[in-house]
Amino acid sequence: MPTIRDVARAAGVSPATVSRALNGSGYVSPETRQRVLDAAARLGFTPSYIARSLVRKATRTLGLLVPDITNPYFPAIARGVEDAAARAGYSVVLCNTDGDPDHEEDYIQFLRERQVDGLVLIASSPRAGELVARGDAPPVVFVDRVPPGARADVVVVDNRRGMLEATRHLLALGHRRIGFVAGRVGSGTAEERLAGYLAALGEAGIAPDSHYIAPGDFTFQGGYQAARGLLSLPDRPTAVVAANDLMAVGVCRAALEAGLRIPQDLAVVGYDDIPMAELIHPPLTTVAQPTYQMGELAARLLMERLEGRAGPEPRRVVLEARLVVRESCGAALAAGGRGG
Amino acid sequence: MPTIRDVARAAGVSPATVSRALNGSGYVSPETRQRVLDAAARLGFTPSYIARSLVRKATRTLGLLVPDITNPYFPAIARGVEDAAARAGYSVVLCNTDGDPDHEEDYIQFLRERQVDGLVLIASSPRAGELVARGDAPPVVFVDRVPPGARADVVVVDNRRGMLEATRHLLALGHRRIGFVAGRVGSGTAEERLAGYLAALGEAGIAPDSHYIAPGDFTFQGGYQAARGLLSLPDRPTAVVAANDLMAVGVCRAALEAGLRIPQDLAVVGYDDIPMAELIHPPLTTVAQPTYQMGELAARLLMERLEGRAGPEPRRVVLEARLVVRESCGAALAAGGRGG
DNA sequence: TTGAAAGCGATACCAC
DNA sequence: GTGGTATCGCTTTCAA
Repeated sequence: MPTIRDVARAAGVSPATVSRALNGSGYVSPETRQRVLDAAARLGFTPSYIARSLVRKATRTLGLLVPDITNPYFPAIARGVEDAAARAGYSVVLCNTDGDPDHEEDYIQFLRERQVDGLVLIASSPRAGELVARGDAPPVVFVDRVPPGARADVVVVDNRRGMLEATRHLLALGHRRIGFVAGRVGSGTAEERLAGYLAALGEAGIAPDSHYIAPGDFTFQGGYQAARGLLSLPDRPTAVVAANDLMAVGVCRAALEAGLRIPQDLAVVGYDDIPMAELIHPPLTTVAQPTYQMGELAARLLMERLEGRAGPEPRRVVLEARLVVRESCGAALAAGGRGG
Repeated sequence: MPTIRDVARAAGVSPATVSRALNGSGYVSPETRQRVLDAAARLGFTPSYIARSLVRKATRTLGLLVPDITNPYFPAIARGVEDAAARAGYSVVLCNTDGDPDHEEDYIQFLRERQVDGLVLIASSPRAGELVARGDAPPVVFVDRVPPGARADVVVVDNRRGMLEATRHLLALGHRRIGFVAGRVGSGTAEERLAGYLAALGEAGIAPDSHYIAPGDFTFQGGYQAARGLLSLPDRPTAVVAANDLMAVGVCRAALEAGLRIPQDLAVVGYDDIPMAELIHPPLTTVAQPTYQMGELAARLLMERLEGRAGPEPRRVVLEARLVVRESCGAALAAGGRGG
């Protein structure tokens, strides 16, 4: 590996001049610059980022903490982060926390040692909020989930609003008995989505019926089990909305096994718009999260802050979810609809 | 940020001693060590990885190049890499190449500058082989795909064998007219899978019929289109195997639209066992790639090599794919089966 | 416009 | 056992 001194020697100048020529900083005559460039090319010189980072005190590296890259919801966020970072010459270190607060903390410490400039954090632990409060922590932007009391930039989406739209859609189609498969208790996201469902019902003057609200856990199995309960109710719902797509797919399975056709006998709507949503049969009506955009935006906010292009106050950007109507809800219910 | 000198001062020793105490290298009296540890804790000292990397000439960082983390096939590989790396105290930098040889090269250069110790490469370009041949390139292990002539460690799976098993399964069920939806031409993986299909047919004494082999491109749409062709053949196949799951799902869709039931009217098998394979209806019989294991193994091979624990000759590990029988092929065909 | 030299923060060799 | 110090490769004043 040739160093800057080798180039300097080969070009007959000093290391300082090589540095300037290569970085375009400071004055250097066109002829000298050319000689340096030639020498560098000839030697196959690659500047050492390590050495540079040491003096500049910046690594141009971002840490990305996701619960599990294997969960279909996260790759698009990661991709958004990586694309934005790459465009700006940053690299991103991927970490899977498994939603475990201890892993999360260990990784944050690990990344701190490695001098990453900042963190994009899809937080699982409430503790994550404290971590960023510590003076020596790198700047953080929270994506998707915000731990309570975190004074940092955040990028979230309006879950309540998204679920409101989804439920309204069902209401507009004439459904009155609408089941809800909830997310994991204690999850802010789950609560917001439930709130959206409840709000839509309220608008329509429908009193929520606790029998129609089944506990879930964001998994396929959870959705399947919940739906079996819902579908065996005496007054079974004519539609069900699940707090995420994986559970909605479980609902579809349960319906199928119960001999129900979708959407004719049961309308289903999911949430997230994971890739498989449009590939299953029938294609699932769902609420799309702007996941790629979330990641991209988060990285941009973070880099802005790192480069001093952001004010001191934390920024909060709330993205809108978008209802994607496909075929799992069919057309409007016939007046006087089915089932009693 | 306190430095090692601050700790030294606080503990009343020299920086050298602090380094030894903290790293457990060299002799340090128990009392001194304790004083150093206390001082370090008190100051909240975190050693600078940057500075350490500069002198040690190793960053304990791996580069991971995948075509697109958003493609459901890759997250498990990435997770395997990350887990193995994390266990050994390495971090991993994620890069999406989009299967573009130029991006790939740019990233390799980018990572070289950043002094990553080694690369896990899911290569898209044949050129990738040359890159590792260059003397100044970091050690590489190729995963899943191996560019021609690459002298480096590789972790692959036996695609031919996997597809052989899959096709045999159909044959054992009594199918004789078996359609094949191929992968993108020029893809080694696609060719190996086709070879497996052909080999199975050969074993059964069935002459391959080119009408039954439809070109595909590894996408849902591609599978859908290919199946439409296959299903409108005068002597339509009673089973079709697709070179990957996404296409198999497309095949299912086309079958459904043609009024065919799966598996009663058409047996379908896919390849890859992506997460959605078991969630669709009917659950897809497919060939599982040991993706997580591939990533994990790749990272381990790489780290072994980086740490001088590997011999000079390139290693090639070939993992076995595993047929996962679910419900999309049903039971054996009745003797004298359908269609003619 | 260019060069000398002082770091950046840790490690490791060599004395003592 | 412990301390001084050169060194890793680059950037960046400060002088010339």
